[in-house]
Amino acid sequence: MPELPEVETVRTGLSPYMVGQRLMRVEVRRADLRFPFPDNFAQRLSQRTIMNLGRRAKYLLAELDNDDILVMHLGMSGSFRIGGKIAGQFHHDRSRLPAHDHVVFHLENEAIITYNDPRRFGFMQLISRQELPDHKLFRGLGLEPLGNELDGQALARLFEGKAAPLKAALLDQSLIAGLGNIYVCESLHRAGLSPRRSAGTLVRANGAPKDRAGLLAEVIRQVLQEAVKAGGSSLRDHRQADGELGYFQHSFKVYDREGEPCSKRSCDGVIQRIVQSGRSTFFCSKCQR
DNA sequence: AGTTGCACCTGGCTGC
DNA sequence: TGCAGCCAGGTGCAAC
Repeated sequence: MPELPEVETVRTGLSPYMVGQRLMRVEVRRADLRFPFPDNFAQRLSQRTIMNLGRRAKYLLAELDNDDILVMHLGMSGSFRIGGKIAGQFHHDRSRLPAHDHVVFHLENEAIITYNDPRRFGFMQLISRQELPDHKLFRGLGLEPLGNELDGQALARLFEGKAAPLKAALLDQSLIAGLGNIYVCESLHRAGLSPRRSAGTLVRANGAPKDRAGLLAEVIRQVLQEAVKAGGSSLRDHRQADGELGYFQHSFKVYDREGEPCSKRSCDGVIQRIVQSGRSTFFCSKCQR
C-alpha cells in the first residue's frame, strides 16, 4: 500500500498498541522477505521494549530500549493487522490471506500485530541508532517532504540542470523521499505541470521560475497532508492497521482515471495514461504543461 | 553521472 | 469456466 501517507497512517495506527510495550515473542515464518531477516532476528527483538514508533520517508522505525532500531519497509503489498486481546476484549483475526502472514509480534499488552506481505517486496532490518544515518538504506535519502526543508528554493536547487522528466525526478528518493506513483501524479496535476517536462525547466529563469518550483513544493505538501488526514489511500481493499479503510483514493483527480474528463474547472481535457520508465503516469495534457 | 530496463513476487482483473 | 496476458502503491542493480 505504501507511499508516505500510507506509512504515516500505519505508524499512527500501530503506535497506541506498540509504543511502551515489551515484545514478548516474535514469530518469523520464513527466512526472508525481499532480503533475508537479520541473524537471530526474533531473539534480538524478544524482551525488548518499543520506545517510539517513527517514520523516515517510507520506512517505519521502531526504536528499541537497547538502541537498536527495527526498520520496516512495506514494499508494494505489505500491511499490518492488529489482533489479540485489546482493551480486555479478544479480537478475532479476520485475515484474508493467512498464507502471507510472515511476522507476528506478540506484545506485553496481549496485542498481536501481524505483518502480511503477499509479494514480499517489503523487508525488516535491525540497525543501531548510531549507524542508522550512515546506513546505506538511509544515507542517500533526500528531503522529507513534510519536514521544514521542502520549499521552492530547495526544489529548484535539486532540479537545476536535470534533464530527467519531472515525473522521474519526483520519484527519485535521493531527491525527495516518500513520494510514489500516486502522489507524484496527483501533485503534478494540481500544479498544472506536465510529467514529461524536464525537471530542469522548473528553474529556467524565463519569467517566473520561482513560482513553478514554489507552487510544486506547495502542492506536494498539500496533497500529502490531505492524504495523511484521510488515512491514506486504500486500493484493492487494502486496510489500515486498525482495519479501517483510508479514503484519499476518492480524492484522486488523475490516478487510475484514464479516459475520464479532467476535473479542473475551465479544462475540457481528458485524463491520459502514458508509460514513463516502465510505470503508468496519469495526467491531463491540456492543463498540465 | 544519468537513465533505462529488468528483476524480484503474488494476485486480481480483462478479454478471448 | 479456463487460461494467458497484463497490471499493481517500490526499489536495487546491471547495462547502455
